[in-house]
Amino acid sequence: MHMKTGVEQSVYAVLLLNMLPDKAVLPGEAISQQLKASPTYFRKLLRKLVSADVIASVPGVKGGFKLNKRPEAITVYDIYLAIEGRQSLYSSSGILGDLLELEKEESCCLLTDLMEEAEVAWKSVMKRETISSLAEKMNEQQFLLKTEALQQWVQRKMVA
Amino acid sequence: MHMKTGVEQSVYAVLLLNMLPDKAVLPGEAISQQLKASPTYFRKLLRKLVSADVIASVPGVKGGFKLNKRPEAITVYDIYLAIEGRQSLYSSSGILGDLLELEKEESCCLLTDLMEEAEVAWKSVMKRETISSLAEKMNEQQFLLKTEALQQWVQRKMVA
DNA sequence: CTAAACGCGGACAATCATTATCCTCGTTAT
DNA sequence: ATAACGAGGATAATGATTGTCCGCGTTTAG
Ligand code: SF4
Ligand code: SF4
Repeated sequence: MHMKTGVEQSVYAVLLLNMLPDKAVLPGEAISQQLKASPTYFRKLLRKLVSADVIASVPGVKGGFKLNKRPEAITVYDIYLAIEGRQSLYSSSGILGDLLELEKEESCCLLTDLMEEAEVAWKSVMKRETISSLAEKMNEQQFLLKTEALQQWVQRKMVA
Repeated sequence: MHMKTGVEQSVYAVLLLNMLPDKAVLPGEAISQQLKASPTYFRKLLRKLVSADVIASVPGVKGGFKLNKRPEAITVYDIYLAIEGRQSLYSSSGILGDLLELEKEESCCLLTDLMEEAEVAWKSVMKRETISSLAEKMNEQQFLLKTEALQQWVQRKMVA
């Protein structure tokens, strides 16, 4: 049981997009290069973020990706959800219903309820942190210098 | 990202063992039959539970498995931990350290801290429910009849 | 003491999810 | 028109999970 690495990559990709000035976009290949990810697979991740309305894409020459919401409105959970989808961590395989030979499945949930509650607790923590709060942390003392270098890289690679 | 089905199976296996009288044991094959799981693989799960000291095994003819703790002392989390192991849901692949070209990895954690907190929240819910609280729920009105049938099955299959 | 019933452990093989590549298409700036 | 980009699907490579097999040690029964 492990979270896809795509979630982490996506978070950092969105953080990069957050450094763009208004109206500018960053080509997908530049992003995957910077993240050292495989370009072809990374496009799939970006498209998932697009479907989830976290980011927007513009096609054509000088196309690329940009945020689709204010950074305060994008939580880590939004990104997780876009990449991992809605299926929950746990899902009953109906063993108990089997054990007890129940006809209808309703109201026989010893574990499902508990696991669902656990999952809600887990997700609620991920909902607390937003792209803008993460960006702030990147601007703290110890990272400031490197973060500025990153921003300059974004300036160079962006278009439009 | 999905939890192993072995966790669910193990929980129900432990619930079965909880129905045993003191000193009695249940052979592994009986358990896997009842759970409709593959016997050979299921033994692996049982052995994980043994290593985690959740259950105990006795070898030899008339051998089998039984609880190793009082049912109030076994949480769903204990079983989860036995099966899934200690590795966390999320683990950084060091992308940010890479992005920012940091030399040492310490104190550069934007996501790790958050994810760890989320995981703690998740696990703490699983720690609330114990085998004995689950067993109580099985004895509630709507399941009572079937649960008694299960107990009789346990009586028949147990040894020693 | 021998054999049979059981758990133990490791070396595989099969299955399934995730990651990665490729190729064709639609869109837009030049 | 063409070149640079994203969209989407088919399909491989990889890796984790699940499942099987076989030989071993231990204990009870005969
Ligand atoms: S108790 Fe809930 S989780 Fe377990 S089998 Fe029944 S419906 Fe599924
Ligand atoms: S910020 Fe934390 S999680 Fe991200 S790369 Fe650095 S150490 Fe790893």
